[in-house]
Amino acid sequence: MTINDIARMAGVSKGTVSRVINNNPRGVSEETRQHILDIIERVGYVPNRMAGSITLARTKMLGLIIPDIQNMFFPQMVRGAEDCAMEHGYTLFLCNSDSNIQKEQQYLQAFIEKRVDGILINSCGERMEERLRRSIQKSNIPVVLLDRRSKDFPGAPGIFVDNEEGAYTGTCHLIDSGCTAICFLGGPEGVNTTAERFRGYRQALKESGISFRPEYVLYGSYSTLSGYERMKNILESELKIDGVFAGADIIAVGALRALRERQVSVPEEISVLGFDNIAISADLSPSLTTMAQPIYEIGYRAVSKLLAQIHRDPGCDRSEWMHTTLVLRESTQKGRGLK
Amino acid sequence: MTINDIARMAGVSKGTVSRVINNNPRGVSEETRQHILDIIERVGYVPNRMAGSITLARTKMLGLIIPDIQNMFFPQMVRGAEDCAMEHGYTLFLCNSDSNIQKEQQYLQAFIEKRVDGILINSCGERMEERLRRSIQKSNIPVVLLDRRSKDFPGAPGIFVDNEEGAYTGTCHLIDSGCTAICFLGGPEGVNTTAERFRGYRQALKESGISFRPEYVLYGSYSTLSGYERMKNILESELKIDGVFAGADIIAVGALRALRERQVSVPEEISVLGFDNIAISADLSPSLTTMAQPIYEIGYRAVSKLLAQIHRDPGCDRSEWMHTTLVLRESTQKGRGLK
DNA sequence: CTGAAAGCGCTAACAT
DNA sequence: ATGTTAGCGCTTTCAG
Repeated sequence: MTINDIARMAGVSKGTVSRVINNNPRGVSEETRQHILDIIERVGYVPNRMAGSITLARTKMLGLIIPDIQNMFFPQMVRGAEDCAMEHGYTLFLCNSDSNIQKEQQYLQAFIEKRVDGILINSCGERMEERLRRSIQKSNIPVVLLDRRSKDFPGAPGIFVDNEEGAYTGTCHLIDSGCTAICFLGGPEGVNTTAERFRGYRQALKESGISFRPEYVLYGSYSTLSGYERMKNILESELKIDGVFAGADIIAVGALRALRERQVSVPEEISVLGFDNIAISADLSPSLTTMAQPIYEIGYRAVSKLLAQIHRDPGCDRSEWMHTTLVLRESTQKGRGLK
Repeated sequence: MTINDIARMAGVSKGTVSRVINNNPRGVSEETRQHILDIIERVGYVPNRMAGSITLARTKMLGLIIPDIQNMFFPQMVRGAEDCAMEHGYTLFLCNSDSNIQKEQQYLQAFIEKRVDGILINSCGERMEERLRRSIQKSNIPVVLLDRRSKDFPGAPGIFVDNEEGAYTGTCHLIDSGCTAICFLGGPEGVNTTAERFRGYRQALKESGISFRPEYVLYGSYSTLSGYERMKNILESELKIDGVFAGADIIAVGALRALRERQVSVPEEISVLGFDNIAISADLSPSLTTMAQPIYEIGYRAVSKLLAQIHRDPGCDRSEWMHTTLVLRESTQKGRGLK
């Protein structure tokens, strides 16, 4: 069933049908319009937009790559992206790279082959092949970064969060509540968010006159398992700590589990601070004090920015930084340090 | 940059370039092949697969609709689907309907317009417009159901779980551990999984000679909030219960929170059983006893089945039922009833 | 092994 | 207001 069939059945030319399908401003008489619409309805015709997009040179598709769909942080971001895309008549191609550069590249290649109108990427952090990078560049498809920087797209604008500030605020909170031996349970070392949060952590220690101890700093991945294992390592070591700065809520989830298994009470013996404020954090026991990111909004604004790039709106290549806020819950004790 | 440009640069016809791009069995001499490949590499040409797919009448795209990307159950299912799709060179169009029939329909429409080769759907449960239903039918795009039945696609095969059996096993476990007043915190009433789990629950009660009490049965949605609110309702009522059958782990998460706020100890005073075994369940405190579903595999096999449908393999329209297994953790006490 | 040409479904001038 | 026509980028016969 094609546009030709409809044209034939309606006794008009396919140009007219095309105008109807696309609500073309250059009107069609109300009479023929209805006539054509009726036929379309009756036979269940659906235009092949892919055919149209080859002429139009736009597909109304956006590609989005995230590293881990199972990390609750990302689905929430996706929701924001999705909502914005749908509001503007775009469909999102959501792909999960599994923090694997190979998959990330495969998806990027697929995006170009499918001629998406724009790409959003939360990169796994590893460098991609020069060949692909060039292809993307040549393809002229705008790219917007979400939440993470990328060495492969140094010029691309993005929506970021002020991680250093957030980590600083969070660490100060731990210190305020009496912690003096705070370990840093970070995500992957190669990702900028980890490094930025580390800087904020270190800065807070410095300003409070707490000496920095490298053995308190552990990297891993943004996963519950990583948090669990690193926390266990610490508990099994000689280190005596009284606070944990987790680089992400899911890391904190793992840490809390390890602490529970060791029967360490939180926050009485050890305070735990997360980062992200994912949905589950309020439901944990103890509920998690954390630095909340505007997760949904990051996704929403990223698509906004991407659409701006597509339309070459002014200011479309400026990055935006969003802010975090401290959410107090049970896993830390405000003011314990004052007693 | 098109196939014509490459042909011109290589001094061959575009037919030859096309053969190279697609690894066409009807060979091209190794010499020209390399020559063309070199040029492609050098100029960073990426073929426009959308143009090709209009001739081929296949896009190598699969559409997948899930109701809630923020319910950890689904991302895990998506992972399975994605892996299978990628292994076979297909890309997944993942869409989140937000349990909203309007969005679901919009996405389905988009799937047809984009001429995906197949559709996977975990429907929100509400009926869709007849018009759309007919279009899908006429489009001849194969449909496979995941986890949930759909009234709109009664004939479509699917990958399902034996929910009744699972709920029966789970409820028996609660009874075994001494519960006699077990409430049922279900998902949405309109979804078949809820109804099936209810049947298993009721059957277990019956066989144990525990009289069924309709006031113990509450429906809601598959969400933490729903579990929280329903549980609170029960706790604020006169009802004295000692067990909770939650229709999903995320419902159990909400229930556990409500219980904690009321200082009800789990499992000592009330046992809680979940359904799904999502990743977080093991990390909760108390960790959640639950009926594990082979979530990843549901997604994987659904895509397998869809590809089988696309290729018209034998047996491709038979549904498959998978089984659940009881995972014992801290939120219930095995054998408490024996003391 | 390679080229030429027809056509996939649709859009967009340009006519009428 | 509507029809006609020339592509869009690619695949696929069919010749040579």
